[in-house]
Amino acid sequence: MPEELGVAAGLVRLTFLVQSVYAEVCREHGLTPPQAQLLCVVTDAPRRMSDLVPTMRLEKSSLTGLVDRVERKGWVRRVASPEDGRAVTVELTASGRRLAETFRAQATDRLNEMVACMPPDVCTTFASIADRIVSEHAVPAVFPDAS
Amino acid sequence: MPEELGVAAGLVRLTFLVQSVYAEVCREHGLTPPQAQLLCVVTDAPRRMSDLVPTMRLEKSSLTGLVDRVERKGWVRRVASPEDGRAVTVELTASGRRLAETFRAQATDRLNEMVACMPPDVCTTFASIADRIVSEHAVPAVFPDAS
DNA sequence: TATTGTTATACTCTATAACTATA
DNA sequence: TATAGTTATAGAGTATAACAATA
Repeated sequence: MPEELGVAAGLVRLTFLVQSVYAEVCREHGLTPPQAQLLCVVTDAPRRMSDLVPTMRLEKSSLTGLVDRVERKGWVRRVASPEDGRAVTVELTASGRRLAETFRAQATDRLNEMVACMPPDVCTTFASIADRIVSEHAVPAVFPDAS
Repeated sequence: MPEELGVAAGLVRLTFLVQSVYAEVCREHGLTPPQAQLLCVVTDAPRRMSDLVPTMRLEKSSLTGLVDRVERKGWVRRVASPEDGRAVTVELTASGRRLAETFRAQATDRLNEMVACMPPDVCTTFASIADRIVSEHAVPAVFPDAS
């Protein structure tokens, strides 16, 4: 009988909470979570489909559909690779970049509010441990830092 | 230029990692994440549909479909409430209980391994902070502790 | 009338398998 | 042959709106 949640239960519940906040911000911007993630991943630089597959951990056909829907919304565009005739690169459009930026800013605000119930030093400790876990497991940059 | 991830980015990436591990364990048991969550929520006691709606943060029609699929697999059963002729209670079957227990145990192991790269005292600190955030936000028990 | 739950419908997300085009 | 990407198909998950039954 744990006086306090174990690590596993704490992680699952924390994940549930973060997902809820993330999904809510997505909805406010007319995005679904996978769509938002795609925009975030492509924010820094255009990426090949074959590169996005391992990053987003999707099958290539799933990615095709996701990019289709996001492209139809006008937020990304497919560009043929000049080096490899088979390859396709996905890049943000201007409106996609604006959306990605406001989404990122608002999601960051909400998540910061979420942990604001704790003193700043506890937040810092928490962030550094989370960072350590993430680094240890080569988690892709599915959410960009403010630049 | 952050020397280290901000809290928000760390949380999103940590969530991505936990989801990956959780989803993988689900697959190994023939479950989807929402199905596993339903089993976990119903583990402690039978629950009404109307009670599961806020707990799982789904619309009632979404819950109807989820319970349909899990019931078809033979893991839960619907029971009419004796007190209220409109109400339906969802409870685990025997095989559902076995599945929920092995799922919970394995997911716990995997998540513990995930953080085992850190010294035990750091894990403990991390767990207690996660617990604090979760408590502050009334996150439902979507994952049970070992009993 | 209000609440509980289901049905109808539409769309997103995902995977597997088969296919096309290029390397 | 191998790789990059799409298409076809099927099923899960979700929401909105309309509905039936009970309170």
